Amino acid sequence: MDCDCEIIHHDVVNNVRKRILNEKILLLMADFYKALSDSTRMKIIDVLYEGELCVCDISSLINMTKSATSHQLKYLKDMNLIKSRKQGKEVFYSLADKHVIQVFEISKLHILEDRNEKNC
Amino acid sequence: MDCDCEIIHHDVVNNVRKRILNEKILLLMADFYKALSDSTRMKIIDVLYEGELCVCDISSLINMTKSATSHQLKYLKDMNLIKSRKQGKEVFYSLADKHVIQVFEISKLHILEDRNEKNC
DNA sequence: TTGACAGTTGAATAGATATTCAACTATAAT
DNA sequence: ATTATAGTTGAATATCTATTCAACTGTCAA
Repeated sequence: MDCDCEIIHHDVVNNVRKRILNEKILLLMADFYKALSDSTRMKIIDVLYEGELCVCDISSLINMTKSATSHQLKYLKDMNLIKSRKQGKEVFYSLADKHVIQVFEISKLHILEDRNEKNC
Repeated sequence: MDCDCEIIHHDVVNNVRKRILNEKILLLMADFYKALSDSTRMKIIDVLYEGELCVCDISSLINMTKSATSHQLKYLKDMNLIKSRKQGKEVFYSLADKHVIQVFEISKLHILEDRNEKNC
């Protein structure tokens, strides 16, 4: 697990080391992305983009079983990316905050520009 | 893999279905996040934040072996998140485009605001 | 041309994770 | 009360993936 080589450019490395982010923060950031790194969860974010939906509607839209959908909804909720509201037998899910939307938009741009550059 | 329940709110679902993103795009977006969803790769993005670095310097900064670092650098390069430049024996890596920086900043805000709300 | 160093690579392994399945709770309707 | 429906949950499994290891390439210097 330890580094197996020597630092080559000491001055550059020392400068970088000064402003490196806290390891715990970087871990939480990676976890934030992990929540978005699965296509099922990405589809869920997409269908919730303009408003709340119940579990059955989400399942139908993304074409997954209720169980699989519910597992991923729990994951997204635990990660604070979506929130829920219970009404009778149904549970409505919606996006939690503006960061989710912002990040979604940027990654969409990233993908689309990439495809344009490659003409595909 | 198929949905095991009925659509409950047909009008809402039909509206959502009209503007759902292409499945292929959503998959590519998820892959973009997957590239950022690992703490080692997140550390690499972090150390490259202000400029290019060679593999040994990166390895030292993130405290991983050259081999493990190189594998992850290849992953990030294949995903178009970083680019490389060879000079003599050394290979210098740097961030590929503004989207990486933008997304990095937003997720950092997301994590920091979250921590503030919970006082931790 | 030999040795040393920077970096890459493929296979193997150990650990993580998405989906399935079956059983479960909670609410509403008859 | 009973039944049906919406949703949740835990365990199991099959797949994926990060790191290690050893062998490799390419470049420079002596």
